[in-house]
Amino acid sequence: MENSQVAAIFDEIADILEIQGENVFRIRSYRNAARSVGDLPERLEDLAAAGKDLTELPGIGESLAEKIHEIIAGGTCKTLEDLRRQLPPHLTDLLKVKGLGPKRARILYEKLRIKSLADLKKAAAAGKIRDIEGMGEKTEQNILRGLATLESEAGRIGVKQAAEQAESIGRHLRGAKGVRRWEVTGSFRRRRETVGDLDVLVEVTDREAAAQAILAYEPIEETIASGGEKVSVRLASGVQVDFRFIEADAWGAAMMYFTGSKAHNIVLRKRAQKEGLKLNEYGLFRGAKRVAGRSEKEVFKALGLEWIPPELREDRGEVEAAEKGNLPKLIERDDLRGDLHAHTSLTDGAGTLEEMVEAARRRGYEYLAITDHSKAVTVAHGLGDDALRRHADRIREYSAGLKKFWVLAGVEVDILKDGQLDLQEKTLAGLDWVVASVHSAFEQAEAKMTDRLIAAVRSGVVHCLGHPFGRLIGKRDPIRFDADRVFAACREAGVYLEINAYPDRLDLPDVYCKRARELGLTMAIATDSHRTTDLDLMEFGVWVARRGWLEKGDVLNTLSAAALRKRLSRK
DNA sequence: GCCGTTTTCGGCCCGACTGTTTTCAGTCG
Repeated sequence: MENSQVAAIFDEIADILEIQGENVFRIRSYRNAARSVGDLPERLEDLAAAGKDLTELPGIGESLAEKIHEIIAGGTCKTLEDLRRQLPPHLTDLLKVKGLGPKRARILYEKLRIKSLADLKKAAAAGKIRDIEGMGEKTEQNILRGLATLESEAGRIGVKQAAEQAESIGRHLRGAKGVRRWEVTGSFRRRRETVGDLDVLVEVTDREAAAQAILAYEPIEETIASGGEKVSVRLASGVQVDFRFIEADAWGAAMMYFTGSKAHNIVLRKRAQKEGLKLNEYGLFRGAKRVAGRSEKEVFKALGLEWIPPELREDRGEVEAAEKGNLPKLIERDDLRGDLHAHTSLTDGAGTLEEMVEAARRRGYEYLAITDHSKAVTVAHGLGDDALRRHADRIREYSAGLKKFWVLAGVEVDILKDGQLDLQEKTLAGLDWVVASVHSAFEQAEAKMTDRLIAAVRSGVVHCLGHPFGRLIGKRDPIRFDADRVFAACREAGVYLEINAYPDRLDLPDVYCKRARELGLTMAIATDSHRTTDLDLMEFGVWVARRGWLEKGDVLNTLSAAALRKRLSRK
């Protein structure tokens, strides 16, 4: 039983309670619990087995702790089963349609017997929804649009696409008439691994001109809303962008409000409330008087807090840390001195050894690890022992001829089903940098997978665990293992954990970075480059590391080449 | 259903926009 499954159960309970019009605070409790559980790096099942008191988790009280135990034991809980019997099984799907909430879902069920997305589509297409009191033709159209969006899965986009989109919008706004400054906020500013939409704050000198300039942005396909405060559009790519007009006096408060996260904002507002203040997107107020708002720093300070980097604003302890002055000094892109995972055209890369190294040097690095695949990855033309030894010799020879640059002769060796490595120990022992990764049998049971990873970690020849969870965001689920046990084994064996910067992977995920740091591990941020341009993906790995509270000292490849050489030779 | 320097009861974050209404409910972030 995964934490995400427990979270899904709590969310489903909340969905049903909402449709039933239950107490909003009870519903909120289930939502909070779902989030709390979903963010947890330790597995609930393990905590329960160890006899830990689950009510110590945020948002979990007696009742929910009991339900967690029930879910772990039986895969479900009575509350959910009872609720499910009271409504058609797929009615909660209706809530996924943008613009459709619990109240209308209930009305649609009661008046039109709509029980599923399919029913909804049929009714909307037949023009039946407009006849319901409180709804009209536009509501019907919105529902049809919402259904189309849902079907096209134009939901969340990856961090790379979001970054490109943000960049393009920035180019458009630069020098636009009526626009003084702008900033992309929302989950993109927090560097979340996927982004639902883009929130752009715009300070204007001329609102009318600014709105006109915005609407002239070429990729806009549809204008969703256009009021005095904001312009909402959908781009041809399916991405929704909200432009919000902000006054200079409220800029900082608006930045905080729209950057979120929602949970983080709630913590701040509660804190303000306790001080007799009110915090909203216009500022921090005592009565009608604005006491702060121009800059984020000013607002945080008025709340008795250090400025909190956006990446940390997830209600994961950052407000408490800011209060005590304990915030981490987060790692930055420029702290990195080299890349520790790259392939060449000898296996499945597109660049030669020389091209990859040259590209790394151009990026100001001091070293690059060449880590081609081992033979088990046949589709990548993985190397056997002899071929790898020859490759390593060639890399070393090439490296020796370079001034002020070190090419580490490495490998990305496969961790086979049973935890054995795909190459001989003596081959691996002779390399500078050994990344061990899982590329097969992703579906293994948790206990087996845990043993498999620990065996690799304890092999004595592995430096780093590559893309530890093996996930492909939106395509392949993470493998299941007991992270705390594997991390403990890594710590014991002096094995590093990779933060794979490839946008589809971003693996280690943020909450596990944070957990690994707490357990005293060191991470290596690496791009898994398959072509020279992939080296630029490093930025995305840094974003994950920052979301995981990592400092410069928590990341191996912030070391200089000389220091890295020394560190690795100590193994 | 959770939670506590207003602590075991009585609170629980805040505002904008849309579409449908003649003053507001529903939804979203």
